[in-house]
Amino acid sequence: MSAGLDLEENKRYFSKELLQWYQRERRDLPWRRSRDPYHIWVSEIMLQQTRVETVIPYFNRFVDRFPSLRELAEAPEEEVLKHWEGLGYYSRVRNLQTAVREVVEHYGGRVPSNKKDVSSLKGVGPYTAGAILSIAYNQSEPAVDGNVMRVLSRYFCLEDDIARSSTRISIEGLAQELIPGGEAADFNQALMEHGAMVCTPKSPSCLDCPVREGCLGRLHGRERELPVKTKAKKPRPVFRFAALVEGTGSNAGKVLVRQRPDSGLLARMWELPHVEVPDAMEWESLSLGKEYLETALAEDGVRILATEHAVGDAQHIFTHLVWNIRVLAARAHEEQYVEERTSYKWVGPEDFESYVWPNVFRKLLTEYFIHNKIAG
DNA sequence: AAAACGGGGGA
DNA sequence: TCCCCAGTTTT
Repeated sequence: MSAGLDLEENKRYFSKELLQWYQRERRDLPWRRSRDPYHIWVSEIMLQQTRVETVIPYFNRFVDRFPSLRELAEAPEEEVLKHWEGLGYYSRVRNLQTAVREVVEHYGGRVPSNKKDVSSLKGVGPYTAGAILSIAYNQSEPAVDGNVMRVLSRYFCLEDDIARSSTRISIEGLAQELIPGGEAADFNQALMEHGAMVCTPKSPSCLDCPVREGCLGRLHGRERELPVKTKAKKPRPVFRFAALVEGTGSNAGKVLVRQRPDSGLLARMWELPHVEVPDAMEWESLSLGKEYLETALAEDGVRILATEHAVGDAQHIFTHLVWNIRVLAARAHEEQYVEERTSYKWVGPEDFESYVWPNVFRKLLTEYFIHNKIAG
């Protein structure tokens, strides 16, 4: 076999060229200016399923307010959540705070530097464990995310379905082999940087690729078909009526809101009271919506009078479902007080910002308080 | 193995 | 529109 086509030699070519490319082209990102394992950790959690450009301002605000692991551990959960508002996947930050408290408690406030301990932390899975160990401690551990699976699938022309966990495990083995001695931190970031900047999901920039000469996917003309990935199912639509209940008397200028349950979707965040209806058909009937809303709130001990006047529609898209929300104007019965123990509260423009809202309700209420109207 | 879990931006 | 993003946890 000619030396130029030897697989092991191709691996060494890939690692060497990619590392050199990274050392020339690396972006100047906030978390790359820090050597603090806690900062690396925060960035990795934020970057899960979230683009770099989105994360940058959140990261800066977060480490500005919680500069060290201990300050995050001691902060009120509400304030931590507030700094995550709008980023999504809110369990990430609850788990992060749980985990830093664990680090203070069991590891003297230092982020563990071995696989077993770091992996045991809440919210730290195989990717994040590898990222912390390699980037913060320069250990030869793979950090395989979507970028890495795409890059290596193309370069080595691997046809395994990257949606399968067995594929991630085998790619971790390959990724580990590729790490040049003593260069885990830069090499792992090089792999991800390459996936983000050059070997992008659609229309990869092969002409600018530092390793194009050894890319087996490209040599086979398969670079646009790889990686193989089974399609996700479409999100399921659900239909809901929400009540915009305006307060009277001492509650004038305020709106009735409620806090979501401690677990599950959007846990402990605030929302307009709303109720799900069986299907799209029911959603067309405003009188049915009025009945549903009044009944549902009455079961929570909150008496309101809804109208058949829709003040706007909103949509909230999750990975697995879509909320279609029709907002009906409503008012409280006379003497409707909200008891302390319930999850309901009156909120005005003054204290709006001290609550944490899913995006859809943040937009709805901002419209209401600032422009005094809601548009679909 | 599959579903739950946000939100936004690029093509 | 569709894809997918520096994924993890729960079922």
